[in-house]
Amino acid sequence: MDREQLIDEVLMLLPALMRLVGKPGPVEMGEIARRGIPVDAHISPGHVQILISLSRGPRSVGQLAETVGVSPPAATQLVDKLVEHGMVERRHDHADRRVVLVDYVPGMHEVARRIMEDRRRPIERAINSLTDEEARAFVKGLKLMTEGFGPTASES
Amino acid sequence: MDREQLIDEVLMLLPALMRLVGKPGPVEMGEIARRGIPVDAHISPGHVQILISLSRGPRSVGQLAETVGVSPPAATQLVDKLVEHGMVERRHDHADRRVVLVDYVPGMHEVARRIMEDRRRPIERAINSLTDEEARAFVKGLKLMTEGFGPTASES
DNA sequence: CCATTTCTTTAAGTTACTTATTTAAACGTC
DNA sequence: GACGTTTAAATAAGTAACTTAAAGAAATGG
Repeated sequence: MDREQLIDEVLMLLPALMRLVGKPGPVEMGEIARRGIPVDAHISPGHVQILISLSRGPRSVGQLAETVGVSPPAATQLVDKLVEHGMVERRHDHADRRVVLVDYVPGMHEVARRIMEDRRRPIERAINSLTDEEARAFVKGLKLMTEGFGPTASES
Repeated sequence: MDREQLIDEVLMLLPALMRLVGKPGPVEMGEIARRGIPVDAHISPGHVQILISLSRGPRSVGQLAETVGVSPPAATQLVDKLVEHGMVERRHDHADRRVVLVDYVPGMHEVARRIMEDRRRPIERAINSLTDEEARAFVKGLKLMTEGFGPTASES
């Protein structure tokens, strides 16, 4: 059965994808250096998620945690690193001082955009190698699979 | 452009998939316990890769490292854990005593098969929700993307 | 015999999370 | 207003899954 083979292929492919997806490429490292961010800065997929969320406006740490799908301390850590790299800053919400709002440091939008572009490139290439139908099926399958690994997917 | 949206969707989806893909479901934990493997055993996607490779016969640690795509010490660790859980064992190759061959502990094939089945389930469900065309496109896209994140994919 | 290479493991370190706990702020009830 | 409870973020402590460097043993070739 062809499907059996496809399933086995995905099973072997997933860990490999996971290992590769977090590594920056040389183009990206060069770009980061040119923009004055420390050369050893590591922008992980989790960081990219944060940057994307913030491109829509300031967010509290709790909101970021929820959007990204991690615990609040994990969100704190992700933000810590971006603050360290001078890309984002924290400030308190006047309306409720418990809340920490995270926003881009002025002038860093463009840097973040470049970083996001670089991280998109392999995805872009993959999708641009597919027909419209194929691309939609690819993303559909990816969504279905992600949902399938999620907590609501278990059956008794 | 529809493709832009698809690309952005994948960019946000990947970290979420990565976080979810390593977590065992409750069915799997129950099965593991029933088979006499410690209840806290965590069988990661990397372990699954090892189990799949070994289902084709004994392998040296170096071969496993290569097949799975990790460093030799990482393969050592993966094997360590499976040995700990009583699923595989090490023995030296008579022809070259430097080489450590890894093989299933007698009677553990079936346990491993069950574990692999459980790990396959979300993938199976996703693929079975797609038409034949869609399923092929999904795996094609996944492969292309994985290659795109790999070391040979960078361009000057 | 000896220098070099190969194979695996150990050692040391990093990253990306998690849960538990702490601190400060806000809320609701009396 | 006082006080108990809840909320938000950060800190503390720990785990898993890697990496590179180095060590130890075995094999190879001159």
